[in-house]
Parts: sequence; C-alpha cells; structure tokens
Amino acid sequence: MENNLNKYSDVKNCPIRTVLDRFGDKWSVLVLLILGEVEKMRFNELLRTMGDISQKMLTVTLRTLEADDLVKRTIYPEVPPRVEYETTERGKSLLKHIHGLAGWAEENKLAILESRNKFKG
Amino acid sequence: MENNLNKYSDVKNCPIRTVLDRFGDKWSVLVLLILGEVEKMRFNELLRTMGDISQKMLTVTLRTLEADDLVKRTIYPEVPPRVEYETTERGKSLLKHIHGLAGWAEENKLAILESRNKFKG
DNA sequence: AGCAATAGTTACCTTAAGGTAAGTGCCTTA
DNA sequence: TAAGGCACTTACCTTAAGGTAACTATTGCT
Repeated sequence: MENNLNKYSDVKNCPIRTVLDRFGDKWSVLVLLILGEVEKMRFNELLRTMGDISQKMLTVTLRTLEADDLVKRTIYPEVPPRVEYETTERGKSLLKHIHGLAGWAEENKLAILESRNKFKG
Repeated sequence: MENNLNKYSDVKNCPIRTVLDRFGDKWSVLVLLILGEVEKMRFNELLRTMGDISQKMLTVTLRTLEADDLVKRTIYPEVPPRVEYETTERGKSLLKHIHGLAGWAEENKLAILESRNKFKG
C-alpha cells in the first residue's frame, strides 16, 4: 500500500500554505504592485489609485503586509495626520517574483480568456 | 487636481485581476505544484496526496484549471472509470513563476513568522 | 445478493472575507 | 459656526467560498 504524500502534503509546515496563503486575498498583491512603482504613498492616495477598495479593507491589507514586514508604515505627527507607506527590502524581493507572475499573466491573458470561452461553449 | 490612476487601476483589463485572481483560491496553486512533480495523476491519488481537500473542491479546482488550459484531463472509458490529470505546456510555463514564489516563501518563511510575532507583541 | 472501487454530482449548511455607512479627533479654511 | 480633510475604527450586514454527507452508474469480486 503506497502512501501518497509529497512535499506539499504537510499542511502545517508547507511554506506555500503558511506564507503565500496570505496573498491569496483580494488586495495584497495589488497593493504591493502599486507601492512597488512609487517611493512612498499616503493612505488616501492608495484608496484613490485602487478605486474600488474600501477604507476598511485597505487598512487591514496594509496591516497584514506590515506584519510580514513587506510594507513599512511611517506616521508623521502632524494635523491633519500624514501616514506614508513604502515597500521594504523584503517586499521588493517578493515583488520580483510577483512581476514574473504579472508578466506571465499579461502574456497569456488573451489566450486564457479564449480557452475559458471554448471551455464554456 | 491630480488623478491617481496607474496601470493597475483598470479593474476590468488588469491582467492581475482577470487572470491571477483565479489562483487566489485555496487549492489551485497546490494542485499545480503537485501535478508539476509527476507525469500524470488520477483523481483519488490527488485526493490522498493533498489530504485535506474535499472531493467537491478538487473537482471544481481541476475544472477551472482545465478551463484555463493549465491542466489536461484524460478519460479512459473503462470500468471502474479512470481519469488522469497532467499539466499542459501553459501550466508548465506558469509553474516556473510559481516555483519562484515557492522558493521565496521557503527562504523567507522563518523571518516572516518572526516578523508576525513581533508585530503581535 | 451484496459489497467495493472510481470519479464524480447534488443539496444543504457554515464560515470567513469583504462591503457599507457612520463615527472619531484634531486642526484649517471659508 | 460649520464644513472639510486625513487616517482611521466600529458595528452591522451580505456574499461567496468551502465543507459535509449522501447519492449516482458501472462492473468485478465473493
């Protein structure tokens, strides 16, 4: 009787599951990509750039990215308050791979949409 | 009055949103990684290898991967039925980037878990 | 006759992710 | 005096993702 385990079977230690699952949400990758294109960005700038994210989700997304040290948050104690976000070195190293994915998505987008249509019909 | 749009702002055409959102689910990346390690695999083999996926979710995951032509499904009209799954060329080209991400996750896993702990405390 | 195995489908239910809208504190400007 | 901006927080609600368990067809085995 064979067992079917392989290196991805270990739910608790699999780095895919512990680390990457965090970016399987709706907004994290997008926030990283946008912050990767600028030096710094303020909260409401991010809101306007993304257009369809809610205030609440932008805060929670930024907080979890901050917890993983992918994004740095700097508060300037002024009035009205100013808070700036930027990518960390770790964030930048992740972004290299995300850009790989983004490039692949761009290259394959049309063909994939075509495949989806064929599959439906 | 500046506008804050950038190349990721276009919700409907952004390749990240149309293509990659599909892999932001719980299982797609894992199925691809596992199929990337073998030539072919049968439905119940996949079930056992993953261990904690339900039959239902394995079917829907495989179906959407098939729709994007990332995975190929071959039915052998026998009894009991035999169905084999394998990655397509497109799937393999995507896997290269996923392996990049997986490697990054592995390298950074410990440091990230540490960051998360510090952030909590 | 009855059970096992394969690769599913179906109906139903739970949970978590995300959205909505209002409120907060502080100062500036009209 | 009131409104407005900033960067949130909070309470409440909706939706979609995923889980559970039972059922399907087919044949071989016992």
